Amino acid sequence: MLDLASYLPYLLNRAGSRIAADFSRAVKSYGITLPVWRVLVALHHQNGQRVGELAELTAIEVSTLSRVLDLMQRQGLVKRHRLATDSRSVAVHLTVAGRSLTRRIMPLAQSYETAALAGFSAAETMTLKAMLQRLYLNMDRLPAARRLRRSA
Amino acid sequence: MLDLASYLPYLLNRAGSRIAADFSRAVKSYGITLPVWRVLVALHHQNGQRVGELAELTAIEVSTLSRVLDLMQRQGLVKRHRLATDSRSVAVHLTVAGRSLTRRIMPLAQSYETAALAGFSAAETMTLKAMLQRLYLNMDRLPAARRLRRSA
DNA sequence: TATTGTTATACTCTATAACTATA
DNA sequence: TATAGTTATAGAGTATAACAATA
Repeated sequence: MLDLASYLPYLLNRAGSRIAADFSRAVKSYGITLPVWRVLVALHHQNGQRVGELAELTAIEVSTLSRVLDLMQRQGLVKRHRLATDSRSVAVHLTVAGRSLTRRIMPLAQSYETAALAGFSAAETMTLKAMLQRLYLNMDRLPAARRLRRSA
Repeated sequence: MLDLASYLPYLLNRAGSRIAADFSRAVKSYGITLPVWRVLVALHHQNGQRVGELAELTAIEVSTLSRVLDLMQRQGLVKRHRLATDSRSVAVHLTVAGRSLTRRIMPLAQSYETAALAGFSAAETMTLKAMLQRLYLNMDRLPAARRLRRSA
């Protein structure tokens, strides 16, 4: 019938929004919001990404992201440059301050991951992460799946 | 250092928000939003829950939920009654129309779960769901964990 | 014509706090 | 005094579409 206690989207949303809400409160003391943190981590992972790539990686809407980047630029965390090879595209780079802030917050982020995974063996942790990856990739097979501008 | 590709909150958010965004678009054709759907499922699971319990179960803020319920009431999906035993509390019940709509949407919801879990064995599916449950419960151990009104 | 990003709009969600009414 | 829910407000986020610049 659809049992809530074993309904995947419910379990996923509940765990995800719980971690997000708690961590969001935590990063506030660093003067940033959760979306800003997501952009910082994404850029730390790979600097100089284009806005569209960043939107994909952070799961933030492009139009929202554009204004998040405005804010981050005002805060001196990132810089934007149009690409020489295709000047429609804009590459986003961490500033020194942005990289430094990201590194300062990382231990906190790690501690949240560790707390969330309390009682998980290394093997279980790997299994869980691999499964979340598979879930995400499966979503592309959905008939209703429609990336924002690509096939709309 | 914190590798994005294996950072749990990232993987969780990415999978969760992807399913949520896709399903949100899908339920729109039934005239409802994702939060409304979450309330419907939660009430179908257990009818007559109090507003606070619903907020917990749906991961929707109490103040947001209050207005979502206003909308649902106008749409004729739910009814609210103060409890006889404690008239501070409000119990929320599905109407016949609410229950009927929920049942009509359920096959679609199931199909999303099935698509997300494509390639997962029954055992893997059970493992994943159990792990998401453990994750959620672990969050209560966080030092920063603070349920909204309880210990703030 | 299609694509990338920005901007505009209206709506929704969140966070906080004030408020009402109960307990 | 504390609790349950509603209401108010400001600040973010989302969805859509229009727009400018470029390809």
